[in-house]
Amino acid sequence: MRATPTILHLDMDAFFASAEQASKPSLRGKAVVVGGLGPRGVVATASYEARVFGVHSAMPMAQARRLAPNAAYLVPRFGFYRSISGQVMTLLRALSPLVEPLSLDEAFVDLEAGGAARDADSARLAGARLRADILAVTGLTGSVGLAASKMLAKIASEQAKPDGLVLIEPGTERALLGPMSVRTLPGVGPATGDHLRRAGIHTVDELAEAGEDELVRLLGRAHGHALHAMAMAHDERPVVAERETKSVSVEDTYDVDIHDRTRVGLEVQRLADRCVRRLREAGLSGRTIVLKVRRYDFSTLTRSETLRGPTDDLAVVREAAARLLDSVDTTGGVRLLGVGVSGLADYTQEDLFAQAAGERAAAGEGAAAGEGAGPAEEPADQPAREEAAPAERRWAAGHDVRHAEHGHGWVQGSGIGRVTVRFETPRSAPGRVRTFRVDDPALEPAEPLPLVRRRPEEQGGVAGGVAGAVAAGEGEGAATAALGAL
DNA sequence: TCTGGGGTCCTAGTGCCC
DNA sequence: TCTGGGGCACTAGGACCC
Repeated sequence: MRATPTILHLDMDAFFASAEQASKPSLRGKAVVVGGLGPRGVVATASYEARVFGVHSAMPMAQARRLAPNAAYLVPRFGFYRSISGQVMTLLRALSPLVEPLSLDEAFVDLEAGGAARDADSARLAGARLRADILAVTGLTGSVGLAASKMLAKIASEQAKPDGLVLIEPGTERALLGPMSVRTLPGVGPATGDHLRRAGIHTVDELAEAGEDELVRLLGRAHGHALHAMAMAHDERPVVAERETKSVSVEDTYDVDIHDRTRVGLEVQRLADRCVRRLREAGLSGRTIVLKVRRYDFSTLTRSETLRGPTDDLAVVREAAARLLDSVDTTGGVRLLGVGVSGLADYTQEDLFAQAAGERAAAGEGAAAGEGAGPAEEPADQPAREEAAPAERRWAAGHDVRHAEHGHGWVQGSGIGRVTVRFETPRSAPGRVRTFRVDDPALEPAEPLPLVRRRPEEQGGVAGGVAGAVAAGEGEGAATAALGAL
């Protein structure tokens, strides 16, 4: 482990919910919950105001509604979040070439590699400046952790939340970690936590005292070894900028269990289509086809088949998925189906089998491409919501709209042939609410507006704007200027 | 109460080849 | 010819992360 706290972990605060609050003035200071709104949805992010009621990520939406009945419940807008994330990642890459994104709202940065920091003081300054830049460019807050390793930087950013910065001084790590719960360490989830608790191990100190051999005996070689090292505050994992994709998969949970075997087969074909589309968009192909089935009782099983060579051929993936389904008993009903491809390569081996299968199914592929299944990233558009009327499905809660007379707004709710819209923009005062018929011709879906006012030359696309200017080196001064005000 | 979606990594069992 | 073991690929399941 290095001797300087120059690894930075950034974690945006309640990212999806904060982005929605920034976008919708009437929600600022209010409880906001973003997640799947169907009967089997779960919470993706809750605003800090909603967390007061006990709502948290991964909680079933029905439970969240009981705890916080007056919160605003919104469908995630991944395209919008991705564009903001792009702006943030651009700021991080201006600090160092070694940026490792973990998700849309989290990343590690090796400040030393970029020459952005050499010691604790310069690291703290770089972290503070980054937080100011993020606020100036996106209007959102992020928390920063600084330490000499990835594990400790992540723990530091967790302590910094919300809207703070924590630096762990080298030499203080063991004393800091010791009294913490084992669940603090990355890789210790509910199952491992329970396992350790049954062995009388609750804190990181107790973990370290248990010794490596005992942990290996309890948890297996890799996990035991890694956990012992972390308990000793040893973490040599480097920040890795480029991560290769290992698998591509799509899955759907259905509002109501599917019992009809024919329907199950059709859904598997649709998932195979979506999976292949994603595979091709990424320029990848793969050898191993995986079918995932979650049954009515939540038991999950996977079946996989490895081909002779990698493929991105729709007919081949469809046929393999169908063969795998043949080996699964679905009596009793299924609540989730998934299709994935792993063993990825960035080329395709056109073997005879693939060609033959392709010829057999050529007609089928044409028909499938015309089905126009919704994008996988938009839960409101998933085929699972088949019973919803098409007109109402257009008006997902939280999505932006434009009305010919009233201007820009967002969908507050819809049902029984009506859609309720609140007319406001990120920089307006909280707006008025109006209700329309779902087929009102004056109402149409709209793109999200930028959260921060942009200069005229930066117009055009949320992702392009300020982030592009920052990438070109011209936005940095404007962004960091806000630092002086903090 | 009732548990999403998209990933990664690890372990254990099995079969095959040398 | 038989047997054993190491190494590897494949398969299935589980834990974890955001």
